[in-house]
Amino acid sequence: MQDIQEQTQDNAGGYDPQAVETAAQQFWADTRAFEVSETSDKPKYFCLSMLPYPSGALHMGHVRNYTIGDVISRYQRMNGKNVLQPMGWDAFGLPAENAAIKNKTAPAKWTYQNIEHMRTQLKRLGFAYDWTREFATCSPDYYRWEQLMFTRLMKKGIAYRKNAVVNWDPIDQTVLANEQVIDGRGWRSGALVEKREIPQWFLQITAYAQELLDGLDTLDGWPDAVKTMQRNWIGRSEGLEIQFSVPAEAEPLTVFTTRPDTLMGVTFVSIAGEHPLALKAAQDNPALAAFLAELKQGGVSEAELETQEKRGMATGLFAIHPLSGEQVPIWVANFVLMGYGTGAVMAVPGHDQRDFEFATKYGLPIKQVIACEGETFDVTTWQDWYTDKTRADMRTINSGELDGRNYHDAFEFLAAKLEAEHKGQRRVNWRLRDWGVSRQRYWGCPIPVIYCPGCGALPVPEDQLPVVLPEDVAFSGVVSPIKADPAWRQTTCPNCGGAAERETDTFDTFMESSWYVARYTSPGAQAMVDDRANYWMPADQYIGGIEHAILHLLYFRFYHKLMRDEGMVNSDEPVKNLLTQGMVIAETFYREEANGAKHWYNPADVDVQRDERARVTGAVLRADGEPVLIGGIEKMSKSKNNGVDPQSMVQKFGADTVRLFSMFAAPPEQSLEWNEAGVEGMARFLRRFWREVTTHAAGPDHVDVDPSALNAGQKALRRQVHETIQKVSDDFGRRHAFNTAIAAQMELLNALNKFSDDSEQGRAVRHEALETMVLLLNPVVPHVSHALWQVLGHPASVLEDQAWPLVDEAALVRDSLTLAVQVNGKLRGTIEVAAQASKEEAEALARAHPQVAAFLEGQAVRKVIVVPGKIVNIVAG
RNA sequence: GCCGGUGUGGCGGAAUGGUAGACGCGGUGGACUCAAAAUCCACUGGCAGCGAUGUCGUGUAGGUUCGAGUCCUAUCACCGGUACCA
Repeated sequence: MQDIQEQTQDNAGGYDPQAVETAAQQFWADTRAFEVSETSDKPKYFCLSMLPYPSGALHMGHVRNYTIGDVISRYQRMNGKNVLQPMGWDAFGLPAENAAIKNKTAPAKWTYQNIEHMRTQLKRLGFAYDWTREFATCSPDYYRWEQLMFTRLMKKGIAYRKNAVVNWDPIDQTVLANEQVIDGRGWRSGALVEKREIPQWFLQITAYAQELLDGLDTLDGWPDAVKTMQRNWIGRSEGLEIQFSVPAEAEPLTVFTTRPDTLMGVTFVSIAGEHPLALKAAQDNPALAAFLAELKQGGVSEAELETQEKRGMATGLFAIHPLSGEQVPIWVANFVLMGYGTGAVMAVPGHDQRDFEFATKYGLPIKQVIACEGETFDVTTWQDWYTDKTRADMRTINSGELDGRNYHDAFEFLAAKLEAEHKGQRRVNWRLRDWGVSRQRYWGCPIPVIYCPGCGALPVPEDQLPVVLPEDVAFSGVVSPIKADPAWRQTTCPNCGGAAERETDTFDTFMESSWYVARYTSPGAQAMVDDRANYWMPADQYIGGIEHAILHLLYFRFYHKLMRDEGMVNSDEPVKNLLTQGMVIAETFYREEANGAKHWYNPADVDVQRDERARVTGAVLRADGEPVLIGGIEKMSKSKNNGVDPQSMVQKFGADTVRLFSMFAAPPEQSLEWNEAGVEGMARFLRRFWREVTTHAAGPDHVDVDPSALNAGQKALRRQVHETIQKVSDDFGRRHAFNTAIAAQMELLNALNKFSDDSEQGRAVRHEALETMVLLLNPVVPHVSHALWQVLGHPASVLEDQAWPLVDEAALVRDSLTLAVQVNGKLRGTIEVAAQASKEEAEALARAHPQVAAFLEGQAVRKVIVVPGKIVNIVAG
């Protein structure tokens, strides 16, 4: 065993990742290489990765996220920037409470232990963080500023209190997160979940809806997919609010519609189960009361509400149509939500698919009020054109004085008419709802509010902040310790001095992750941020998972605007460029147990078997040699036991190899499949690279490259070196295509391997190539680069302070080019042409190509397309 | 349900309207070795052919173009989000 290991190391040419990495990390720590200040004369670059939730141990998703950030940071520093790359902990959250119940540990203790462990793991991966700026969001020094901000928002009216619906578990007597509702039941109790209204705090994000929407147009460095999702989420729609009077009711029933052109097609009105009219009607209608009670069953998530069967019941009430004066029935419908618009919609079954299905199911009338030429309306079958307002030939019909208009004219006509008659008004409606920030949980930032029986809800005065969450608590059940502790609740009213109670809800953890970026810029500030924020903000690059495309990234943008309006920052957006990384996935393996349950085996414990054509035929468990079943490739998770532990990979291969694989195996936006054989390939590459450099360095001294003295082979290698610089610079800096950047460097190493020229200029070209490779590879594999830079004769230094290599344009020049020749778009051969050859010369050479000539035999050439440097396409026939 | 994304060899992927499969993995054959590991060399999309080469081929069905993996229309499958998981 010992012998084999020694031999292996000899063959590796002395590359010992553990020793190399320990030495490099020690050097960086000793020289405080990544601590930055605001006094640099270089341009600043702020590279931000989404901070981790301290769940217990680093997972591959973290490794991937933070390697991308580290590559960008080190690359930018080599390009002369003053780079800030910070790290912290998103430390509040539900999993700590679950772990507390399971392990009988206080959430705080569990969280701090996890942070300690995960920090060690991050350091072992060699990320270039300024650790002096680290913080955990559960620290009172952090959340006190969030509490202060909230009290100011209360005074501004941006923070306000109203009732909202939550999932209620009637057995555990607790509020459930949507995640805790499985098939309509509480995950612990198994009880049928109910909807319940409770008072909660909100931030008025809708006041910023227009700005959040318009701001997207300024975010050129954000992916279109994210901007589109945010646009749709904000959901601006222009329409009319229309009043339907209801006999015997003082208040009219108000509906919002984007299709006033179909107003004459209204045959009923649908309202939400929680609508005041529905509640009133149910008072003397037991059947309706029972139906409303039924609607209260189930959870509140949109996916659940939108996929349930559409059901309704007549209220017995009628509304007066504002144009025709006819009575239309009012129905309760389970797809109308009190939280959206006014909780009531006018139903146009002829021109709205959901209303059409509802009307068909309950036998309500369907009326055609728009028509398109050549189309026939049929009340028994839905057709997509019924709802199409964009067709040029679309006109209103059966609508009295509205007849003969297109969508736009009908909209304008009705808006003017209803406004004049005080029956309606123009209105912009948003899909976006205000941000509910109250959580009925313990492990979060206490909401700094005091309730006084006489004075009402008051913000905690600034000099009494922070409201500290007690950490040394017993947490064994589902009830929050601060809700269970009357002493903690008890306080005095800041207004009248009488007895009062504290709010015991805590903030949504998205609150902490909405401003952490700003806190990194101002460590130690005795305020949320100080002047340093405007030096660093907005961040130049943000990297994190696509799953945060809407919620986190929208709150993050919103909170930045709140801080701006408090005079804390002077930018409008927190981040200029966004990179959304894909998931890390892996193969799953299992065996069926006697009772039908699946037992999942970790990929690290399984060997895959293949046939002679390399196709997978099966897999066996290494421990017993018996077969296991292959369960498909899935996101790494505990439940499928397919998570690969980064720490064990680092111990086995070294951090550089793990970093290299996670950057090489897939482009950053796509999902990445972990594959240990692939990791071994990366280790192989680094060993070959190490050997190439050390072997070269052991040879005689090199002279400088003399471009005029190079032979063809030397020129070709040098051209490839400079083409690689060009490609890697573009791939790192602009495209973020790290996988192809690494592939180009593998190609260069393959070329170097074949380049056996030991002449003076041959060695000079090789030396240039190897120095270039050390610099180009440094952002991805900084430890091995740190060591090899010294092997190449340089003093120990922070490699990031070396300038990024420049392309020598003269080295890129080619004498001849290869063109593809097509006949009718199909490849028939290639030709070599002089670099400056004319189109005519290229065409002549192409026609002379024997294979091409054979295909042209007996055919008339109709057209020839020559794309310089690329192809010649001869169209014949 | 709605919004967004993805689909290419045995596998991960490359190709920014111009030679489909770079690079890596896996596989086959060979060198070195007492042997194994490591390393090195050659080959490796399917079909036909000794071969030159031909032909098919980027989820499916159409379309635009001299030319489509790439653009357009429709459709299927999978993934992410869906406001209390983070």
